[in-house]
Amino acid sequence: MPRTAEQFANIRQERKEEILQVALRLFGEKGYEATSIDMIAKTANISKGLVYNYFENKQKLLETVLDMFFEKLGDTFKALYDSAEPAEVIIRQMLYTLRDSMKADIEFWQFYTRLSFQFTEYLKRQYGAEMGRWMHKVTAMMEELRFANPQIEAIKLGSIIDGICINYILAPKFYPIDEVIENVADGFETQRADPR
Amino acid sequence: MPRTAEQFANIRQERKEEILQVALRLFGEKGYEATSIDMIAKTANISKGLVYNYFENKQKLLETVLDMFFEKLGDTFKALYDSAEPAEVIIRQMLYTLRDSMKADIEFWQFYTRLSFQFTEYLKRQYGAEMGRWMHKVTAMMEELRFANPQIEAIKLGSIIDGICINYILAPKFYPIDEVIENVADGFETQRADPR
Amino acid sequence: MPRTAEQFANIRQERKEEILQVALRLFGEKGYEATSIDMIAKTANISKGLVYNYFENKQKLLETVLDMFFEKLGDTFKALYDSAEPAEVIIRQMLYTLRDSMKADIEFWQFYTRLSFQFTEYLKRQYGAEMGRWMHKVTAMMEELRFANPQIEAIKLGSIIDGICINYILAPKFYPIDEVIENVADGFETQRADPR
Amino acid sequence: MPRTAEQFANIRQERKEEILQVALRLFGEKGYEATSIDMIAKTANISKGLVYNYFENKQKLLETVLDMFFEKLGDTFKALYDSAEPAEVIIRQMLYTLRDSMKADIEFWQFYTRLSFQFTEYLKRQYGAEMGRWMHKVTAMMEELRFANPQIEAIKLGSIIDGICINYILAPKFYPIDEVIENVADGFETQRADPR
DNA sequence: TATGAATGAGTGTTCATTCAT
DNA sequence: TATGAATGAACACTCATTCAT
Repeated sequence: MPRTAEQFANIRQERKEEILQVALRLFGEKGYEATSIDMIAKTANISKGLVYNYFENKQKLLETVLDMFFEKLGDTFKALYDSAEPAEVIIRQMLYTLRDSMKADIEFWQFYTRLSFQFTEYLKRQYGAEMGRWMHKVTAMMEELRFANPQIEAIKLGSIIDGICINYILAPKFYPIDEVIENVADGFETQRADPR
Repeated sequence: MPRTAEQFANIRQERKEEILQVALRLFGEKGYEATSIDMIAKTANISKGLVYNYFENKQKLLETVLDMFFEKLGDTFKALYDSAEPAEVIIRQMLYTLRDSMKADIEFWQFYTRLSFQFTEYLKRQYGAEMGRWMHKVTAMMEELRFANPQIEAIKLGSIIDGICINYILAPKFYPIDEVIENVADGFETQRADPR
Repeated sequence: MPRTAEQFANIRQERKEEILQVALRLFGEKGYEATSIDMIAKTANISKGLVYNYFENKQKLLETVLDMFFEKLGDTFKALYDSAEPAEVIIRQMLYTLRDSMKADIEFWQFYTRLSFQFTEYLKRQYGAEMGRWMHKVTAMMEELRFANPQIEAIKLGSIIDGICINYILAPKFYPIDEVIENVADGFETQRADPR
Repeated sequence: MPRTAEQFANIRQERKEEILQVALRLFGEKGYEATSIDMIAKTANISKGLVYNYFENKQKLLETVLDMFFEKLGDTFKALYDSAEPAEVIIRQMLYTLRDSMKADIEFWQFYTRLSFQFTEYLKRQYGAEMGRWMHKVTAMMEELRFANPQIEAIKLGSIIDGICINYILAPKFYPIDEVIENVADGFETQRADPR
């Protein structure tokens, strides 16, 4: 008697996640081209061929990991979008959430930081809209904070976040992420307290 | 009439620089593994074998390009190190110099931004000291500006710069680098004018 | 209520024939190596594993399809072997039968024409005798028609038939099979009417 | 000092021909997909990689062999095109030339007969015009011989030739090619001597 | 100094076949 | 009887590197 459809689905689900985990880590550590399918398979203790039972090809595997990242990211930040709090509070929460996410899922962020550079096209196509929404939201908050040039301010915040990401990812043990995040967040409190 | 030893040395030097130029561009455009030695050779109008006459192997060639980058970077910033100007002026000059360098040598920066992730080890080993000196200088300036936590402030500035770099490199036509740089520089003027 | 042994046997037989049908078509369309077992299984709406329940391996499956072809071919031509008609009539009937078979079962013939080259060894071993019998019968008819060299004449007829087959299979819509067959058959009438 | 351009060209020419010879034989013996590049390389006593120094990919290698075949074929039959002899003489010469070519270059013909089936598209695209010219010429000759239906007669001759090819290629030692060719050629003499 | 033919290990990918269920 | 997850050997193809000239 063969396994039931459900049993098969479970096996598929588990194996798929195992492979994705390994791929996430190796892509993040070594980069896309320097990570071979064989390496992924060996690390996951399965045969090279099996990877292709679950993923069409290497690129699709990469994209699936990227999707996984963005889904997780979306979940993490979702609450902030509808928040009724004042801008400086939301920004602070945003920064804290980011920091916590980076601390908890450093592999995820290492993967993203390394790979986002190389797969700009896919990301723009797939998540450009989402990124646009984020930028829009932040710009609105900068307006609320009465910055002279809210859009530039939003872009600057985005750049700071990227910079922090990179540096934290490169040396998580040495980068004083808590203090830096606190410092950045404080900057916006000041802004509200003492607007120019 | 045989060439003199000096002539030979000149030829060597020129050839070497040609190869380095081409390698810089291709590594920056396509990444390290996607750039083949043959591609570099063909673009430089020389034979594959000759590349190995000048560089031990592909990795060494890459490292030499990295060295070239850092040497140029060092030259660019050297004057600022001995400047007697007040901190906020030096910082502004630093940011302007960086911006001008990025605009003028976008290939250089694209190369560095793409590759720095992959060759962290080499960079730390080779240029860790120099980066440390930079950080030290910036921290001193932050002290001069009476920031409560000058070191964190220095680290934050470094992160902002990295973030701006990445984003500018990714979309040089769309990133408002002038405004962002100006905005960042202005932040330090304010600090001096209105210390807390 | 468990099925009876007979019911099982029926199921087996039906499944087997389904697989053979699909294999015939796909082998004929794409060739032997370009047709995967998985493809056959999917087209037959069964699992990959089940194919191996019915056929030892891919090669054996192919051979079984070849057997199917020759069995059908034998059935088609059987009547002609015992015919009491004059040679030119039998030859004409033979050619018509062939033409009708090709028109009706073009898949069969496409399969055979594509694959016969690759499995010459099996065919010689398995059906060499039968082919010999056919050649013997045709030679006898050529004798009856008083050809100077009946054996050569038989071989020539065989070659013509093969050539017609190939060309018809390659472009069934464009090859004027009716006229060519008629023309070939007429040749033997002439022979009888006007012997040299 | 490197080799001169001429020396390099010679090496390339020789190696290329060696590879083509081996490919011709193996493709003819085993078919296209059943012949691996590694097999070709090993048989030619070179490395797998070198094959790709000379041929873009497997398909291009195959096409080059096909081109080689048609070039040779064209050369062989060229003289017949402008012949002023009567049709039956030209047909006889054509058949003799074909027979001699098959005897002399059996590997070539084995290759062509096996592969022409699989690469119809390329052949039609590349040599369709040439084949059209041949058919046109033969039809004209059949007209000269006052056949009732010259076109059908031309198609029939083409089919006979194909059939002879196949059968000779399958068993060159046993197929009485001389007698069959003679017999076919004689058919057209009769036609002229005793037109209906 | 300079060339490019040559190698061989490695890459992504496919697929016949096995086997636990 | 029936399933499809799993394997492993093969495949086409690439490329850093070597080396005779």
